[in-house]
Parts: sequence; structure tokens; C-alpha cells
Amino acid sequence: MQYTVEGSGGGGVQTVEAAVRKGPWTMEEDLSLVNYIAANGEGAWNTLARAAGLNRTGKSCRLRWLNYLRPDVRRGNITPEEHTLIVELQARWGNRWSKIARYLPGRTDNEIKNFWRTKIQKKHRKSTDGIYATTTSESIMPAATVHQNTVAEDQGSSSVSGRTTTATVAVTQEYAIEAPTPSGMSSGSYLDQLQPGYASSIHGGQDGGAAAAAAGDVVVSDEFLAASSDNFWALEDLWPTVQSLHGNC
DNA sequence: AAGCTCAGCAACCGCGTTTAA
DNA sequence: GTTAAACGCGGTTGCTGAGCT
Repeated sequence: MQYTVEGSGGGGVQTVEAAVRKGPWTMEEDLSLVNYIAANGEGAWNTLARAAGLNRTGKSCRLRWLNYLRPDVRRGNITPEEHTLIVELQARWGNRWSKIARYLPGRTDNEIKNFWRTKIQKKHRKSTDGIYATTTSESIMPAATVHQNTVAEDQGSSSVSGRTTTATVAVTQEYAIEAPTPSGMSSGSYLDQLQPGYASSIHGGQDGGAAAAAAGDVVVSDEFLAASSDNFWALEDLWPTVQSLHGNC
């Protein structure tokens, strides 16, 4: 029996001997992935997927790892400080979620993107009902209100593909006014102090995690595991197993 | 209590970029 | 220099649970 599956990257279709799984991940799959990465490290996702015995695409494995399984992923509500930061960085860079995520260690681009769409953008949409009929951030505001510094900030970044939605800038500038700001600090000065890995200053001193996130390392602390207890199956269900197997972390 | 609506989020898809052969 | 594969990113979809009628 043969199935057609999506080829990664450049597209195309190939025939393989078994169907590639899609949809929600099972705990067994998670464990296999975490276990494999703990032993061999991440990267080469297609190879990894096969080697780990996962019937998933490399793409899917990478996404699962980055957005959910990585031990330094923070879960739980977005704090007011993070809210402020997201609003300001979105105003500065547009929908460059991965870039924004680098300034919020532990938060993923997907999480920030979802937060933006469900909380901030929707709020704005409500306030502009009857003015703009469209629903996407790209088309809400007239392009004439775009701030020049958005372009300037993007120069020198690795991939300015033209997808950046400059039209969203004006929306978020408006929201920056509403967003909560850490006490005793104007939003401008607050932003100016930030750099990737800064989060230890606003996340209760999880220096190790923030530094590790900035460095790309994986650190699992008891505190982190405790904070992760709101997962479908908690990460602490997975990591102790992995740690006992590999004696690391 | 049942049905409906909506919000939140995990995961998929398509496309651009990078890398290796 | 070319091409294909792999990677990374942003947009979108669809499922699930909570709240409402």
C-alpha cells in the first residue's frame, strides 16, 4: 500500500510506504521525541523523526518541540509586562513573531501570535467596528500611518521577505497606550532596556532559564517543571523519565 | 439539560531562505 | 552555478472547552 505525503520545504509529493501521522500528538510520541532529543540533540528534523521512530514529518516534530516540549517553554498567562512588550515590539517590527519571541524567553512565536490575535487584535477590532469591515491586521489600518522606524529596525535582519505587515503598526501604536506598563517605567524606556534574554528581570529571577534560552541551551529546573503543571499531560510526566534514562538536565 | 456561540490554542500549510550535494 | 532538500516563519484552520441562552 502506498500513500502520498507532503514533501517538506519546496513542496512536491512523494510516495512512501506508510502514512504520516497528523493531528494531536500522543504522550507516547511526545516521550519518544523528548527522549530522542535528550540523547542526541535537536536538528536534522527529518532524520530525527525517522530515527526516533516517529511517524511524523520533521516539520511536525520541530514544531512540537519548539512550541510545546522544549523544557524552557513557559506556560501560563501572559503577564502585564509581557503584554506591554508584545504590543511594543509588534508596533516596532510588525508580525515578526519569531523575532518578538526572542525577547520573551520561554514564550514561543506561536503563543505570542495567538495571544496577539485573540486578545489584542480582537480588542482593537471591537473598538473599530463600523469603521473597518475587514478582519485581518494587515488591512485594518491605512498604510499612510506606518511608522518609518519599523523599516529601519528591520534592516539587517536575516530575512526581510516583504511579508512584514507594515499596516499593523498603527494599530499597535494605539494599543501601546492601553497596554499596562511596569510601574515606574515609561513604555519607551522599558523597551529600550531590553535585549534577548532579558527576561530574568521580569520573570522572577529565572536567570538560568533565561540565559539558557538566549544561549539555546536546555535547562530543566524543578521550578520550571512545577510551573508546567497545566499541560495536557504535564511535562514533568515526561522529563523525569528522560532524565532517569540519560542522567542529564 | 441541551444546544449554541465564542475564545483559546495546537497543529497544519504554504512559501521564502538557507544549505549541501 | 544549479538544484533539491531542509529549515524557519507567518498565516490559517480546526478542535475543544467554557460560558451563555
